[in-house]
Amino acid sequence: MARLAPLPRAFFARPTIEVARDLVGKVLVRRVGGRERRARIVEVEAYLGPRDAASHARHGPTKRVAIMFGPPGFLYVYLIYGMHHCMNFVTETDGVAGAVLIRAAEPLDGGDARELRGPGKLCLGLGVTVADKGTDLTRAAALYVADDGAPPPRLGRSPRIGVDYAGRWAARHLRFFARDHASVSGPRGRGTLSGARSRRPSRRT
DNA sequence: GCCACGATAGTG
DNA sequence: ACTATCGTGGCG
Repeated sequence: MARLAPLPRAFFARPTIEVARDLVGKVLVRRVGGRERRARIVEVEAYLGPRDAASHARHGPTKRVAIMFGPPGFLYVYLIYGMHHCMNFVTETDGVAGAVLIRAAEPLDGGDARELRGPGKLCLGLGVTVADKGTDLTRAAALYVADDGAPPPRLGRSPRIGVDYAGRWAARHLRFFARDHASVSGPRGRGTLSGARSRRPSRRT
């Protein structure tokens, strides 16, 4: 298997939404215990700075999320609901908050396609925990991101999952995913549709 | 010091 | 629709 070069810091040092869109289709490389595991990112969400009511950055640079305000290209991991880990890539220039939540990936070395579907299962499947928080994603070490030359997938977009409390920010289409991809997360294939509308008409907004 | 509440996932 | 399970952050 040819070695893949990590994406440079400049890739992450851009507006969060741009980085989020460009991350779909990229390859996640996880090295642990001498083994290398690869997975293609198929679904992400953009979380912006303090003005984004759904973002962990909304309360400013507290101890937990200070990393979101720091330099780009580092890993932010947190524990949610006391049991699931979620991985995020820090974006924007140093001093500006932003991160992209990685929600689902397609295993490239075989294995169950559902294993990495959903942010919690993705971390579980790749063995990523809060201990990995702060990892430099631009170094070819335990965890990094690469471009394997695959053509960028057609993107769908939708509101972010699980942020209904965020007022008008809940409605913004900041979730991006590879259209028609089986590895996109969500009950009933939520998001395999072309973005904005769900099968059920209306129900809010 | 408390206490409410999640950027979830599996089951009923 | 319900809940397991715990760190974070708001508030006093």
